Amino acid sequence: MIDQHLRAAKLATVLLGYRRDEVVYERGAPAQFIYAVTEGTLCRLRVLEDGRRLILQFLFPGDVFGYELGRNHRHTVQALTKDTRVLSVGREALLEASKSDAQLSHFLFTAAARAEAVASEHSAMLLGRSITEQIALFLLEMDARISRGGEIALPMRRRHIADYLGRRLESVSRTFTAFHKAKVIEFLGNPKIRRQVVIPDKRRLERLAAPVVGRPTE
Amino acid sequence: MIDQHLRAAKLATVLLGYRRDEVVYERGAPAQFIYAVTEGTLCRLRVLEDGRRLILQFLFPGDVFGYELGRNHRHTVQALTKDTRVLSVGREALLEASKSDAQLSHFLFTAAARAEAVASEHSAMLLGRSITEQIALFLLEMDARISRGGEIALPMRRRHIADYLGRRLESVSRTFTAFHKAKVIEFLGNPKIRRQVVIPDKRRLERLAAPVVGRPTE
DNA sequence: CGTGTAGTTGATGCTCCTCAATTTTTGTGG
DNA sequence: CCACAAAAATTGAGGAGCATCAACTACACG
Repeated sequence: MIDQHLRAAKLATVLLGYRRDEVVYERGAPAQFIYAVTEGTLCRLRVLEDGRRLILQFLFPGDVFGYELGRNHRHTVQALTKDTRVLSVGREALLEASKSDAQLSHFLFTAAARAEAVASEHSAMLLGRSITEQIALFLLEMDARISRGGEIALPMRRRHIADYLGRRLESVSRTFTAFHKAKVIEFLGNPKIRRQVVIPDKRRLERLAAPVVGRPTE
Repeated sequence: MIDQHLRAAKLATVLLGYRRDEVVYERGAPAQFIYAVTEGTLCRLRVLEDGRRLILQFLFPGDVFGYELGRNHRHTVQALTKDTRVLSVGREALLEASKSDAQLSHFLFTAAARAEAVASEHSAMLLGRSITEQIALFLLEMDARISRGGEIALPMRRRHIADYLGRRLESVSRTFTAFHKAKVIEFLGNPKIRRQVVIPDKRRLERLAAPVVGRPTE
């Protein structure tokens, strides 16, 4: 996808590899490259002074990240999985090329517009939601993005889910347990390994995600 | 800003006016135009089945909205102020022109990238924040965006602030009262009119926004 | 096989929501 | 400009939901 555009624009790319928890760049670092995920999962995050971590986005293959309006990166990006691969291209060269290459520029616009839509969806799963709704929405999002044959292999830990939803990890864990007991989700393989999820009845999860609090009298 | 680009691309624009609470477009409507605010304030929102409103963004002069990746608008946009003015341009024509006009395309990329940054900031003020932190962050954002001579004339009602922060309006009201009692904010003119805000000591508000929960022993 | 990390479960308390009443402000027509 | 009604904002009491602190279990990795 992106590499076609880059090749067409004769831009040099470098393929980078990261291990689990390895940092691609830190918040505040000069924005020298723009990246596209080719394999694995990463997250875009901010760390507050008191140690809290806010995860703003999970990045999956195809996602573009690292373009900034200013000189520096606004967030830290970190790999979640062992074998994460990322394609990088010089930011200055790319933005310069895009000024005369409408195709490329249009591609960048599309990537940014998609990133905006993703961020808006994230806000929508945070605004005024109970943790039950949040986890339901989260599972539906993961189902849409990374499920294969009805199975979701979650690449992130409970901790990351908590930081993504603005909750404590204990609360996330409790909600997973509650969903499992209510048979809203099932765990694959060893039932103690709870990173492989199946959703037997998506309708039910959707109802948990957007509860129509009985309005028969309204 | 935007009108220069539009004129350069020889695109026809229409200036529209809206009254308070008037809707520019509804979620689901075909995305026919792209808009830029020239005067007043609007908000981008979603309404859930159970009546909850989520406000995803406040739109001030200079902000661009209405571009979509799909065929339809994802959110409703509504005016907050009496005399709101908005510049509109045909979406198809604009996107078509941008495919061969790198300048225009680059402008669109910039607008989308800025929208993404705004949305990320919004997420960051939602993730794991207490209502005290949220209101402090909200006031700082409004100070940065619409203050004149140190005075902030809030164009939105408590209800909108609540929907923007995912809180109940009673909680928002209580926090404003608490800030006022603690002299973190002051109300201008008739002290009963609480839509004109002054921040006497910004440092103090910033500390409320990102509390460094004493780490002297860490 | 032992150690560190991830995840689960339990008890308790605080924040913020909920429901309700009251006050204040805004908008309208005389 | 004033009187009135409707809308917006404030305040209070009580309770639910989730955070917090803590203990424990299971798994991953050398």
